[in-house]
Amino acid sequence: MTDIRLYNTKTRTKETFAPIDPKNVRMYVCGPTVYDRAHLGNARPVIVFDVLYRLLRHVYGAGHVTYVRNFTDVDDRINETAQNRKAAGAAGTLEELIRERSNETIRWYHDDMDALGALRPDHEPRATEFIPQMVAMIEGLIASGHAYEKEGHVLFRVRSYAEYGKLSGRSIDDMIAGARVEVAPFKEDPMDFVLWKPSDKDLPGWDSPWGRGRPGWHIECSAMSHDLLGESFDIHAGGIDLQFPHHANEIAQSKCAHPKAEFAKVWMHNEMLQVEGKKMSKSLGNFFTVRDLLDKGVPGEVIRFVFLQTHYSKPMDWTEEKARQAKETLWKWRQQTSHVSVRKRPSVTPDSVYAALCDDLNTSLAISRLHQLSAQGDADELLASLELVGFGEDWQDDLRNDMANMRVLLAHEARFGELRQHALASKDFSLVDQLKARLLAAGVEVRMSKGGVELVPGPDFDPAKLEALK
RNA sequence: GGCGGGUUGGCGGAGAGGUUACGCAGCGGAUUGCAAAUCCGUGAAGACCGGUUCGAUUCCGGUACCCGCCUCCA
Repeated sequence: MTDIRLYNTKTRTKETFAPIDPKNVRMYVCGPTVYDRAHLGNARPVIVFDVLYRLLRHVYGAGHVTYVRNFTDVDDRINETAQNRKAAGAAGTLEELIRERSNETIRWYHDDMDALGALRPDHEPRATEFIPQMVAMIEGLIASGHAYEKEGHVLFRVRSYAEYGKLSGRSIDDMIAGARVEVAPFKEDPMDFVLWKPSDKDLPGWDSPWGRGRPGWHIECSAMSHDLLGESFDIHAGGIDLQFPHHANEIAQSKCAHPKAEFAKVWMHNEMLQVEGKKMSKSLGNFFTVRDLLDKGVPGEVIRFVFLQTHYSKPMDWTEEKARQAKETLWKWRQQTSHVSVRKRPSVTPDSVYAALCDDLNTSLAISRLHQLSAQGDADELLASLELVGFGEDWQDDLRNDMANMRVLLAHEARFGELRQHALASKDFSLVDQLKARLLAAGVEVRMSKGGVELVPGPDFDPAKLEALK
């Protein structure tokens, strides 16, 4: 079997992947802060590392991969929504309303990411359910001199960890020279970051040796990954914007808390998303969520396809044109594989697509190889390969659901064929052309030949428009 | 100021030191009542300037432009 090679941000090289324990390959991906709908950029790590998860399951077996992706549900924006709802007269305590908001957002997240064809991780820990582990880790860091308490805050002492910032190639002094760090009187060093901070009386908080408070952002991931995956695990991934400070701080915390362990062996970072050539932002008016696209009628698999067309390490541009092309390509492949019965699906994925994925998740190359399989007319292999990258799993169901529509279409086909036979004799095609135009408008492909006519639903097939033809 | 990513044919987007990427669009043809779909064929590239080399779009150096991070934003 081909080796999997992955670009490791930590070593700045592409390395052959060798799991610590092939019976339990472990990966951790930084998940969302659940304060609102996921925007399109949030979908990129989900899709990219879903492909990695699928690849690892393919190679090591579905039961031998553990994928953890957290939910950060300690956040001021969540609190704010809850407070606003309470002020507007919503029933329940503030704590209940906060929990409700998180639950609601998590539900949305699941709905949206499911629609993109992303498998659910094996564990989706919520920060609020791991507070004791965080407290324990912080206590350990204080005991070993890597952290200190000041005015109800606990801060990590960055000068106590010589390799601080190495992941992103920064030195502490470089960063201070950048001079955009928060200066707080209780910090020994401007780069020291918060592990624990006090909480206002009217905001959620947890009892701790340092008083009632809440955890800093970075300690969450360190505590949860440790609890669910252990001191050392194989892959830690996330967006490149998290490389600093989030991942730098995670490394500092975890390495200092467990000095003998390696923590994450491989660090992977996906590049950012742009929209029509520009950064997605509310001020530019090009900000939208995954749900916005789904509601506009862009299928999740189309979004997935567009994302996978660009290698994860490169900036990716979302455009309408790409979505349009993706839709047509997927439709073509769906048609091409429609006759492949479930039982005949091959279990072994063809080398070409698999090999592309093994080369640092080269999904772009994988897609071009799917095109090749399509051109060769190898429907079995095409479908098997599609499933490896997360497409086509529900296509058979779709086609079954379409049976009712197919019957309607067949009726039209018979009538249309008859009409055309007469037209061929009379040379008057006006009625035929009229009907054809309407069929096309309903998204039906009209195929005519000497043998007769065939009506096939196209990518934009709309049965409702067909009804009007009666 | 520091750190990092990008620049490939009309558009999207890969690999490889020398040989066709691939897809979309275009063009020519087959097919068609006309189309669509399909099939066959085909032109077109690597920001700029140097260097290494028999040979670079691919390696090295520099320049330009775009983007991100250094502000709990994936």
